[in-house]
Amino acid sequence: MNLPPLIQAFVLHFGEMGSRWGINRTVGQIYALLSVSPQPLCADEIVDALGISRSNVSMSLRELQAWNLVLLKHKPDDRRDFFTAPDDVWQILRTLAEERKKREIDPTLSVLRELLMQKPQGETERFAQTRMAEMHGLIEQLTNWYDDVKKLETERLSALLSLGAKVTRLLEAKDKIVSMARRKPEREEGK
Amino acid sequence: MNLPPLIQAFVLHFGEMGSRWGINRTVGQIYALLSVSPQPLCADEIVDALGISRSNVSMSLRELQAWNLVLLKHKPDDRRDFFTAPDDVWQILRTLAEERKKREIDPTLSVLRELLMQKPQGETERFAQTRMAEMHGLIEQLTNWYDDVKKLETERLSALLSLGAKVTRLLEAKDKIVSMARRKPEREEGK
DNA sequence: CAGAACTTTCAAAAATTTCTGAAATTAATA
DNA sequence: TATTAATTTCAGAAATTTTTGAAAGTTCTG
Repeated sequence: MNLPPLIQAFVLHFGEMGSRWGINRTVGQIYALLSVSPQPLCADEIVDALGISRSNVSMSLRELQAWNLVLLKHKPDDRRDFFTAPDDVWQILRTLAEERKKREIDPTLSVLRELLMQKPQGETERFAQTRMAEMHGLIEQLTNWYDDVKKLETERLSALLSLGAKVTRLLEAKDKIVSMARRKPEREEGK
Repeated sequence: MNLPPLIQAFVLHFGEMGSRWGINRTVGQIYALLSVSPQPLCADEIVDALGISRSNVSMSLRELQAWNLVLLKHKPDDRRDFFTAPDDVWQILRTLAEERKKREIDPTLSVLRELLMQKPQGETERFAQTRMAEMHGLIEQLTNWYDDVKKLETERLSALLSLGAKVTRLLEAKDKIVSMARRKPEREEGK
């Protein structure tokens, strides 16, 4: 591996973390390298920088593309593929959230739905189904929240995060206003 | 494996998902089994239910304990250990979030901090550091939000989730009120 | 269409992770 | 303290994942 020390440390760390993040070492290293490179890199430059085989680079880039974590670029009069990591960190966060949801949550949500459709045979299964229903409910609430929040523009999303738990103060204020309004209602609302 | 079909399907699914969730198949299966069992189970019952070795069960329970995902129980006049999964799904969510943060985020946050302390050698490192700084900033904003929100009682947290993106309406309303107030301020506030 | 430049595929080697059985350890009981 | 019951450890076996090199594929150029 042939990199400036600071970048090498960064790349090696991403390689080590790779397995915890559900990607492998090489994929982690390549992503790290691309994300701090000012220019797009071609496969052979990655081979040189990381000291790994050409085929490994090819497969790992393929995986990064499946994750939507790298972009393909082309230079005029050069038919090699060049790769970069998108440079908007918020966009990267969105992509990561979307891909991890797809891989780690959606399959379970659909299995749970399926199992909850079945009629339980005996008390053991009946109990199991109630636990599955609780899980399913929680996951659904979380994914609904996520689907909703991901639509926000970055600026609003960031504002929301900065507010943190303080939003509950707003909620309290809202509750107060609503209950004040209720005290002398003009008419009842249905449902 | 010797389980009612519904439970078996659930257990097998958690086993398959295990690797995507950063645990292994056995750990996933044991957790699934415990989470739908009405009574706590002892190690040998798990061996019988899942058809795996006693030592594997022992190690996997150890890992689940490291994740804080199982509880130890005891019966009078029986010195075997019995295990259950906590039954509050919100508590499970909190535990999962905490443990995954510890394993997947914190190490990177601290490496980034370290690398950002160093003086960059040359333009390449200088550029790399700005990208690292962006990453670090985003992760910090997210973890600050998380630290804040995790303190909420479950009821409030749930309410917040249900509100979803609609909180932004509250934010807009707040902005409006604040700007109205600013239009004829009694006095300026510092900072 | 032959050759050059580049990329991908894939079977097998290497590395890593998971799982097991035997032995060691712990702790309660007689 | 010997016996028994339960649990843990750990070296090696088995399974899985990652990496490689060689071959095949693709696409452009002359």
